[in-house]
Amino acid sequence: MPRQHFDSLDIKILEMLSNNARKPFLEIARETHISGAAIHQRIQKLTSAGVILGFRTEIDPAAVGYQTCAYIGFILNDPTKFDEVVARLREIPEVVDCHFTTGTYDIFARIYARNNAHLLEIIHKRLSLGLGRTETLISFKEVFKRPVPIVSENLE
Amino acid sequence: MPRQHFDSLDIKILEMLSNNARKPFLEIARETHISGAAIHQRIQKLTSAGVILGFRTEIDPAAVGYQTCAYIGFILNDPTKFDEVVARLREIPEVVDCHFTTGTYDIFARIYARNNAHLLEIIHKRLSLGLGRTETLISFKEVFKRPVPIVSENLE
DNA sequence: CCTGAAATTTCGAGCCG
DNA sequence: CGGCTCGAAATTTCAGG
Repeated sequence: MPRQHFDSLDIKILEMLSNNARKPFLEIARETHISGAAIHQRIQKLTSAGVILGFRTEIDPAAVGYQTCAYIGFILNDPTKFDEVVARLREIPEVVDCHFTTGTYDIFARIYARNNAHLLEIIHKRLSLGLGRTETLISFKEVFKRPVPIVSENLE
Repeated sequence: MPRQHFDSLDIKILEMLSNNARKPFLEIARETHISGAAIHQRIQKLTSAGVILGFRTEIDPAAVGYQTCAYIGFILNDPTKFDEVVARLREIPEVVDCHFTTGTYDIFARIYARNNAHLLEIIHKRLSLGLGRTETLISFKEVFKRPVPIVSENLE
């Protein structure tokens, strides 16, 4: 959704919820001197407006059996085949995101696999589409990860 | 954290919570024929074990003023300077993640900026470290994004 | 893993600008 | 009408077993 009319209360709610989706609404209410029900209503509105896309639980991939994380860049032969590649990527549950990009690659995706052999298997058996070629960047380590900052100046 | 001893209840909880961090514990309880308090205890244990890393609210970046998303790959002159680059990246709040990679780049990061001019400003003013060179891939569109699948077979 | 109680979330009704 | 408060029912959280 494009930008909406936010007031400073919306900003505070988004800031507080960003890092902790289960932060008690009454805590937010006390910090903003407003009723818990009003906070609840604001959050519903932000959700139905598409500003809040969802509440996700971040799970350690290694703890659930994914030792390998990789980026895959696609260089397409035929630049009209984006949708075909995306359809194939959607069918592979280990692919967690997919972007259309400019620069070295046309499509750029991220994938989790059980191990390097599993990654290779996915690339060879499920990503050899005959539509172009791929390059793989394996991640040794995710050094940090954090949400986008909520900055009220961005909205003025 | 490395892999733990999960039972099928843990798996179910992680599956259900993954897409909806605010799913009522009592709903999970009813679907698993167990008390709400027991679900609560399991979730606490999964959190303190580092399996659950946190509960995040996913916010549409465009709605809070970020029109540009980009990947930045670093090719370092001196491969021992990883930590120095990471320290600089951490100071830039618009940088949302950072990986050590093998392949074309040594370090690979993702960044959100207000617009292309803002992205260029960050790259020129804050990422010209004299430690190597960078390549930028701009994302036109995030086609999809989803959590890693929780698959019990991965844990056997 | 359960019970039970206090705090919190959720939702409908009503109030006020 | 839109945004808030109040109050009741459902849920979360925590202590104790």
